[in-house]
Amino acid sequence: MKTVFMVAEKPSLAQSIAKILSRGSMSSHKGLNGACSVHEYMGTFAGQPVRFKMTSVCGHVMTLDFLGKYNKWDKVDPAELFSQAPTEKKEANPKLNMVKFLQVEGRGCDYIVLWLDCDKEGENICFEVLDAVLPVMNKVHSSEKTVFRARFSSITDTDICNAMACLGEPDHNEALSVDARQELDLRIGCAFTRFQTKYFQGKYGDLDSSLISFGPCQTPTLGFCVERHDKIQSFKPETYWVLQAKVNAEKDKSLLLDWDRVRVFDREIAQMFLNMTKLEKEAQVESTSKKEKAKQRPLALNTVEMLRVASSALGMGPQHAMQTAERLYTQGYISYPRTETTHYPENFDLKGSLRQQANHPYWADTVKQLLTEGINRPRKGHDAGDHPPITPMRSATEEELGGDAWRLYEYITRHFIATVSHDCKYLQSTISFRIGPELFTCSGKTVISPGFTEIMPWQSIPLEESLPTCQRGDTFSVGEVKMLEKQTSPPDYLTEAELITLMEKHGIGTDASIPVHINNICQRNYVSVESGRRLKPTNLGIVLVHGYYKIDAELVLPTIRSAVEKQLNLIAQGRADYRQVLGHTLDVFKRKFHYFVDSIAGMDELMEVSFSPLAATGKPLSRCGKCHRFMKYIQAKPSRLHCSHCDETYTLPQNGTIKLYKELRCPLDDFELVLWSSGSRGKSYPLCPYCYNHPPFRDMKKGMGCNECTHPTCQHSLSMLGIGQCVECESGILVLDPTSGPKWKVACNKCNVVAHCFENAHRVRVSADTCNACEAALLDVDFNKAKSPLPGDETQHTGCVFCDPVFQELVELKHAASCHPMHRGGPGRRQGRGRARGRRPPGKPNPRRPKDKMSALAAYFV
DNA sequence: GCAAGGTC
Repeated sequence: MKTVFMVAEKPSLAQSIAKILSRGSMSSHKGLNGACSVHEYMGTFAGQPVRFKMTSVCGHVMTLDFLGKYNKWDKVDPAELFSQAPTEKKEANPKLNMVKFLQVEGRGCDYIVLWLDCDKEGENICFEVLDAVLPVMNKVHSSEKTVFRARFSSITDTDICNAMACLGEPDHNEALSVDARQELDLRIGCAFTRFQTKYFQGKYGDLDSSLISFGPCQTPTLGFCVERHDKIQSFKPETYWVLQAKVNAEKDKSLLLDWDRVRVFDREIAQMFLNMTKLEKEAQVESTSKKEKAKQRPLALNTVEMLRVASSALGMGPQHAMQTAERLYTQGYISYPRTETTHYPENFDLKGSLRQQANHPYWADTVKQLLTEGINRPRKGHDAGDHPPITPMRSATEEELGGDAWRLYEYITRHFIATVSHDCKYLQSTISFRIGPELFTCSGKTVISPGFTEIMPWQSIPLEESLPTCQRGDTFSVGEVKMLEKQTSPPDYLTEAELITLMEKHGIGTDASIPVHINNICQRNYVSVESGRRLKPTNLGIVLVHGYYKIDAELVLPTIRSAVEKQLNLIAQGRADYRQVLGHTLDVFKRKFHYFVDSIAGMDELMEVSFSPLAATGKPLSRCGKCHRFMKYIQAKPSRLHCSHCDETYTLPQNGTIKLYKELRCPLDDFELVLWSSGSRGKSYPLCPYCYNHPPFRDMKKGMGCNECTHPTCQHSLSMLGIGQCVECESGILVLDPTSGPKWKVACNKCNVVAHCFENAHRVRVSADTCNACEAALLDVDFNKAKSPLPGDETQHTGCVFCDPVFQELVELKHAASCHPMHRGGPGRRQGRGRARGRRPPGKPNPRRPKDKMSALAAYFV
């Protein structure tokens, strides 16, 4: 029997589609990557009985990058990135092993049906899947078609079954337009980012961003924030005048009337109007009106609207809101949270979803009422063909979810109930008055039926006192008419919600990437999030955007994306050649880049005003090995040492503290050593600023401290202080931290393992002798007589930390506190130890590696 | 160390 292999864009869709097509009779199992599932069922295909195998990828299988050697920032001129630097496709997420997974599952299949999302990215992923799978599928006669594309516009039974009934072919042109987009984004983004970063970091010491990035989405996003900032800065308040009248209604209540002219900007004219009205005793009713109006129930919820409300009403940033929503989704509380669609599919079980909420402590009454009196048909929204709107999938309580998860869930659920509620109906009453020659108006709203505002109370119409009943010709006595002086006020900084709206309007980013772009400009220190989630650009952000305005405003305008996208659409439609469009667009941006480089002084003039040159930044710390003058330590990210005499900069490890190390010098280059430490509970090691940037030996890499240095005789080197192989990681060596006394530490030079040992010893040295049993270096430990824990009042002992019974009580294994437990072997990974022991990377010096006694030793350490 | 686009 033949097999039909089918692939969707994500696991959730593979499951829904398989369920529909198999009418629920499928068997499922997890794939080898743990993320994707495979759903199998029997059926017919092209008139024959077949086995169907439905699975998915997780978004893109591949990603584009430069060949490795072009990723060395100090060796490659960014201008080369426009054409010379070759690119390659790499697996987008190596951990998922997607290519291998597709090949394992697709091997020996006869047909393939591509169920990727029906947009350009989906079309591109089709070909990524084909590249992986076609080579391992069964070969058939060349005349028979084996590759099919299913096109669907919603995940409903009819749509999915229709798609299966009329399969087409994947669209190569659409896929190519995405290839072009990827290459353009990569080459342009990286070239500008590297150039800017290197140029400004080499000149200024207090830029407080380790990366000065540029991108066709993030830069216009920043542009919006700075544009608003400029408006605020250039705002000149204007004085204006308004007339305000008060008339007396029944029972010593008075009505405040608005002037029909609203305001005037000339004081004398306002005064003239005041003179014409202030002596009038009566206000005559000119007309009255009562209109029934409706405030519409909301459209079904999509991602962007959810993010807007999360930011403006819940105070949750888009990135955080998205993460919270994803967790709610994977736990089954809400439907898929990434969708552009605001229209419920025709067969969507609105009542069923509503029924789930019928006993909820917070909104049971509203829901029950809707169920008994009948729900309102939701408004017609936009169907983007991706996923249904975001809705609750089951009832949940505040205790169950807690915190932000609950607040987001509550909003989603209230929004859902609102979409099937009635519009809010209210009466808008207006009375128009004449006082002398001038017209004034008074209006008020009274609620007829609250409708959806009952479940979304923040949307409700504020209670107002009702207006008096009157008719044309009635008169009221005038209480007073006065002239008020006011000033126009500047706009406030852009709120996140407004920024999302702007991005959506200009096509910057997608529902999934908008939070990422906003997060980027925050993390790069271009904007800061102020109260009310308003985005205030920093000096750096302002200087960058003003610099682009000066040099080439197109670089920051929102049209930079849409202009390129227009070109890409030509490829997608088959009306332009992929190579030609790519070549032409790259050429345009290459020229822009060269012009930008040549004109960088224009941006630099702005930088000078806000930032200090390297030489004027930082504190003198350690001596340069070349000129023997003090170098300055620049603490701002990226932290580094700068020698203003030699005009050289030496980068240092980030995220820790740097101190001078006893004025000791590196025997190789005479630079004074500095001591890096990760905090009081963490680890520390000395490093030579020069060697750290220019590795002295072939087996060393950039970024290594003395604890990894293979110098054979230097007293700070790994060779002299190394003890033995790490108990957890594969390539690390435990090194004595000579500065750690009296709470002595031995720390791995690769991972975060730290052993605390020999507390209160006044001297600990690594002996030249090694342990007979495990080859680890012996430690020579001296205690003060009063504090010695050694048996029999001994003050000195030499032995192996792993094997010596006397040392057994004196060693304790810990993890350095400030290292990321996520990325390093934490306690949870310990079971795996012992595996691959004794293996070590070729060329790695490992002077005192214990034999394979590690399982015993590890037990000893714990 | 860079971009933007998928999604886990």
